[in-house]
Amino acid sequence: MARAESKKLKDAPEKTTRIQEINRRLILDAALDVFSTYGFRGTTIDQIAERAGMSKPNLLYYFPRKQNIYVTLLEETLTEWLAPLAEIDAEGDPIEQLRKYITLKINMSETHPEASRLFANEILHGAPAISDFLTKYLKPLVDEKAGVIRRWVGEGKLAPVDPYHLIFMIWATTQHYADFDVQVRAIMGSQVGRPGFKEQTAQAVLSIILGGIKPRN
Amino acid sequence: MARAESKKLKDAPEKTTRIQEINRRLILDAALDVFSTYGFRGTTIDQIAERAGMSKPNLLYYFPRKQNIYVTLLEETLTEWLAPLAEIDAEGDPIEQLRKYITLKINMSETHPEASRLFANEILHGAPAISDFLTKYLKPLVDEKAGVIRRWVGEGKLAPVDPYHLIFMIWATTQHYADFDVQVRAIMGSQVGRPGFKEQTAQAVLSIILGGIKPRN
DNA sequence: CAAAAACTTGACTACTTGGTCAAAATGCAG
DNA sequence: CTGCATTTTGACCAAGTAGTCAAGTTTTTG
Repeated sequence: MARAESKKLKDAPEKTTRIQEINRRLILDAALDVFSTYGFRGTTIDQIAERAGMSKPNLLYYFPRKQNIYVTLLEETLTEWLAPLAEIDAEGDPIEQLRKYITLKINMSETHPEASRLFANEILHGAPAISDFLTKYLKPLVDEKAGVIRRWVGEGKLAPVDPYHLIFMIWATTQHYADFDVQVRAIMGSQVGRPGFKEQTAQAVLSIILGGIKPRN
Repeated sequence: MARAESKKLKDAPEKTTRIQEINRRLILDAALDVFSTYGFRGTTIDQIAERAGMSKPNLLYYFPRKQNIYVTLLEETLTEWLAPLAEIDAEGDPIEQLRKYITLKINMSETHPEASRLFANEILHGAPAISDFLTKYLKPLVDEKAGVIRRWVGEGKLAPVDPYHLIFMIWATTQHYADFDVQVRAIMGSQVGRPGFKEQTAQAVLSIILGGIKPRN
């Protein structure tokens, strides 16, 4: 019976071999690069295959459809991308919690700009592949954190501000540096690469947003 | 010789007929819709032709290449899109000037979301068609206005803030509502369509940003 | 109104690209 | 080492799409 397990069992965890693990990873990594640069339609399977260092039919052996790669990629990174939001602690100090959140987001924009661009592109085109995710997973999470922020405002710990718009503003500003990178570079030139640029950015974003929501007495 | 003018003269203003004017407009309007939704690669000439109500060869009679439509469209809207920035008046009241600018941008995001998405998509994919524009036209303009803001800060009329990051933040937040519309809708639901939503948005954005840059005494 | 110019289109071509397939190569358990 | 399962790939196909073209239709002009 031990052998039978290696055959497909209805709900079995689909045993994955060593080679499968390696190649799926290679493909997904390559696909992230390419999809985030050219979008879904703008990307060809050949491009991904070449970057992953394998033939197209080989790639299709692991992901039978182009869509599969794309969706797997989105799912894989979405939760991770949202993790910082989930970490906002209702019991913590409001300004401190938001400072932490914004800082984390700026770091992510800097370290994983491809992930940011992948989402941005997907949303920009109407989120055909993840609209379910948006309503079933993202919305409840945002609703919850909006509730937390609203409570903080009610307790006078923050200036009166619409929590949803505050969250959108944080997303917009932090992801801007990843999504609109070429524009930022075109305008700020060589500064962008320089060490300390990220810190300077974080400083500017934090001072404006936090300054804008600190309670006035 | 009067007739000779109708023939192509090197630098002549390329006489355009009534029909040309109408059809070019039809094509560009249709193309804006389609390109802003599906991106350059995701758009087919047939789609544009159908939406413009003409045959594909007919469309190609006016714009011999798909690229031509796209580039014309970008150029046509880019300057218009930037106009509000140019209007910032160094002699005016800083807070008032920025309030006006932000309000104009939010209005544009609401009235021309397709234009916003067209640019967003182009920038997201590395701005292959307009990188020249960015450095030759956008950068100087931003540099100038950044200078104005820096002066205001120096005069103590604004809290110390990096002018470039402030401008990016305004762009990011205002355009977010056009570019990430589906996400905003997924989260805020029916509120988005409601009358007054735009005003509420403007109010939230203005209060945070302006609150964040008002001078502290 | 007649000829010229401008406009329109059905049919077609060349090329790209997602996906198939059968056969070969490789890995692995006994 | 042997035989079975997994992995790999060259060759191929069908669909989709940018762009052409020659032949027609409409508009403009003298």
